[in-house]
Amino acid sequence: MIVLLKRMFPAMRVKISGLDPHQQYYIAMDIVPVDNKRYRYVYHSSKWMVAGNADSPVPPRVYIHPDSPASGETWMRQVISFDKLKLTNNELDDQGHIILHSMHKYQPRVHVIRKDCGDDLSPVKPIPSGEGVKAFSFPETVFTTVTAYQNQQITRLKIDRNPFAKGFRDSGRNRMGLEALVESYAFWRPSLRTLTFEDIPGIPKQEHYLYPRA
Amino acid sequence: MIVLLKRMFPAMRVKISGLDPHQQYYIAMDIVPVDNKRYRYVYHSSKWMVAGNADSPVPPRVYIHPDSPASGETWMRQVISFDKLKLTNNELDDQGHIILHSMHKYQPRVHVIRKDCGDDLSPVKPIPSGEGVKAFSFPETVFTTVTAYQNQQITRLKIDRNPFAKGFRDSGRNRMGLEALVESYAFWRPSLRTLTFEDIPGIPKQEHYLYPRA
DNA sequence: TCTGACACCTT
DNA sequence: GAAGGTGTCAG
Repeated sequence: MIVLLKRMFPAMRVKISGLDPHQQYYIAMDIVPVDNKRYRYVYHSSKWMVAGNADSPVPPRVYIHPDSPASGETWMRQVISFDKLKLTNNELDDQGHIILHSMHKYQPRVHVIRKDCGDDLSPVKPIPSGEGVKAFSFPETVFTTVTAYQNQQITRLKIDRNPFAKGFRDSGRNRMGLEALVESYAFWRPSLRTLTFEDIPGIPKQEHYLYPRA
Repeated sequence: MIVLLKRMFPAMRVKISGLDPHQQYYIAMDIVPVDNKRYRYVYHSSKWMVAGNADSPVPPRVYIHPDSPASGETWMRQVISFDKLKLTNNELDDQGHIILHSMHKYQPRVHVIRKDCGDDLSPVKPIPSGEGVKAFSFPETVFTTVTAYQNQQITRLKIDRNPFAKGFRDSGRNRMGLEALVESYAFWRPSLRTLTFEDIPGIPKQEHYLYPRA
């Protein structure tokens, strides 16, 4: 049986300073609920709205950065990327992957754990707390989980930026923001021409509603 | 009984020159198939793709501009708007509305018809051809028919521009193009901060796929 | 995919 | 105030 799991894209990437260069550390990530709510995406306003209370909590998991443990010097020299971290909504996952509910909001946290505090670190155990452990989180990295993208701009973003999605890219098409789209709408430029014009490349055709009789 | 039909929005608007000011003319529009294909919208690439052959043709209809007939002078003095033209997918329509298939591509055409050539013009009769009749079409006005919008940018465009959709407008939210969205994505700006930042207003949260085991 | 009741708005 | 043009959303 194939295990299908998604990485986060874009991955969280951090740079650390202030470590003791000669001390050994583990670096880990966990992902915690932002609130107690379930969300739905409201298409017409392009916004996430509360749709009820959160589903019951799932076993918390920890992603241990694969370079762990390493010296402070090593950690500080590199950009630390969490691109191998995988998400699943399978509550029965026994591979130590991070389990989340769909349609909930989450916050990733980065943990820096001095080696002596982290030697029994495990994907399925709580992260230790105490003097040798520090957690960092950035509100701008809050995200909402989905099983299908709700927002086409996000789809485009993933396609444009994720090397694994290269196959879905257009050559220069569909890269337009709203302003360019408005600009391109021929109907707004009243004119009468007897010449025929080429299609403007990359501009989605207008769509018009049809409506049957009531 | 209320008859529900959709207008095209934005409406086609044209300006005409070169008419005989003292001659009377009819102005009309029809909408013809661009090709023999049916389309589907491919979400991941934001593109329309051929999905098979066109449905069988529907009775062609003609929209006669309500100011018709009028003198060349009158027509040339105004912007001629086709905003009252209505579309339906009801093949049994007997109100003379323009009948189209959903998920097909169409091209509107403007016809300028000298009065003596157009006196038996009717929504349900073919447009006469001959020396006193001229047709104009603009490839940039090709459109695809839908019964529900496929592309969120088009929805936003209609909401932003159509006075009748004012009720769906947000005050300043959701007006971002792709560039601003990319700019806002914190994951691309590797950093480690111990401060917490406020949410950037108006920026949709990241979404991440979850994937269950197959 | 398509429909129809709906709230909200313009005309 | 009435008629009618919007996208919405649940089915």
